[in-house]
Amino acid sequence: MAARTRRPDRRQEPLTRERIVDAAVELLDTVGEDGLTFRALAERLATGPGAIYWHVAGKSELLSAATEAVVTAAVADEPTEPTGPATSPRDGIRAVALGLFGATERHPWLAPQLAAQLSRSPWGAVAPRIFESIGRQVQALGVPRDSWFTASSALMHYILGAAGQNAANTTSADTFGPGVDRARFLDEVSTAWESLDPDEYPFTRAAAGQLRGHDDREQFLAGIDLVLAGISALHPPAS
Amino acid sequence: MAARTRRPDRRQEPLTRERIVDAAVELLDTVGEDGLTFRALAERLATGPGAIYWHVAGKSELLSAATEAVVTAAVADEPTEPTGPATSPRDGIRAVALGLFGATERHPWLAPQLAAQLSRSPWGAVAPRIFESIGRQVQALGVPRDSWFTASSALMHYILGAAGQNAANTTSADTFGPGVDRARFLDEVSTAWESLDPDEYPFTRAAAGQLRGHDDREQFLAGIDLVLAGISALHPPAS
DNA sequence: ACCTGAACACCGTTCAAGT
DNA sequence: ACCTGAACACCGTTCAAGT
Repeated sequence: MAARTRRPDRRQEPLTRERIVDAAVELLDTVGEDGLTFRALAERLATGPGAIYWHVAGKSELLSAATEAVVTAAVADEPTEPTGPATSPRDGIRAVALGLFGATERHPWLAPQLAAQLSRSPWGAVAPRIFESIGRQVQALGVPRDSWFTASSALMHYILGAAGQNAANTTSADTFGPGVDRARFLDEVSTAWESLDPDEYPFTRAAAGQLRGHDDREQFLAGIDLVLAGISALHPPAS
Repeated sequence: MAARTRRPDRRQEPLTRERIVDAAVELLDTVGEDGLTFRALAERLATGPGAIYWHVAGKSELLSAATEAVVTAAVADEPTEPTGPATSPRDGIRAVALGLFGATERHPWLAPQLAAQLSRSPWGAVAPRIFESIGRQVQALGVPRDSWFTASSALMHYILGAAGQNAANTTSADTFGPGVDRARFLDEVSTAWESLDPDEYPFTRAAAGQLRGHDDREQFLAGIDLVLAGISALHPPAS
């Protein structure tokens, strides 16, 4: 066949932990978690499966590293020093939240991996990264010091939970076929909810209509505002 | 060896999807996700690996079924019709929340599985189960109809996020050795946070002290109260 | 020090054969 | 209709051998 179809030989520069992790993220994005294989990864890096083990301990470490890399990039996207005059702490929190939300959208494998890692080691390397970027905004908001932990945790947990459910939205829509868009998809879910058992699901049936035409991002931000309102109600800035 | 050590032959009653799922949950609880194997499962059920495929389509369906079974049990534990006079909607929400929180504590594999399933099909079978039990309490709280979806979603997402991080707390503590209890473990994490890079983690370092001696369940409920306060602030009952 | 690639143990899944 | 268990394809990981 044409030599053109062949992947260019990327093996100029030497194998590196960073290059391995980058390739792993690419593979996760394109072929999913099941597609991330040491053999596939090795092929992509123009090397053998065994070579990878010189740089990473094993698959679970590789997944951890990929997760941390993506999270770090997501929270680092937010400007630490806001330059524009319009950047209030509230907007800062929204920016951090949307940064993570967007990352889970771009990387459908992220949310489950994050959950797996947080439950394996709840205070490992990735939690402080998220906690820190949220916490700075909480601090800027004027929340009293005693409530920093509670307020930041609540925000972080809401964000992780919401991002988790909205993660693979595009993928889910795709299962309905390429031509079917998000609105159509939500419409179908809404209809499905409306035909649930009236005895078992009275509330869900009644709320199903609000799913129709709702915007994920808007809904996500509405939840952020809810938590923020709770924070100012229960932990108002000390004057 | 002694015949006593052998597992009693459980193969009186026929193989059933329910028995398979129950055995899967047991296996997940005792040996973890990696330990759940069709061969191990078959042995426990005194049958061959192939037999299981007559009742479940494959491993991912098995995991989904196990997750749904545990979630259903967790939210069903809450009395739908409160009998005691002290049971306010707020207490009802706390009860539902603690039910899920407890389930993730008893089943360390639950939170990652839940995340995986929700991100694969965000509005699948398991989401309405949780949504319904939370939503009923939201409704009882007097939240106006237009805000049902927003309020219930926010609560659900907070609960899922928080439960996810607190899931394997006991397990994590165990990695420090059987004699080391939770307080000691949190103390170590707190110390670790305090020695993070001052430039990268100023907030986390400052908040680390609040981790010491904090109670997971208390912290979890404090977050619930935060969201509830936000709900009453932004979506007060229509009088 | 870093890479190669064959080999090992194990797993999900299938399927012809049984009852 | 339901179960059996050998067989297949594939995967994570190891390791003697190379450079």
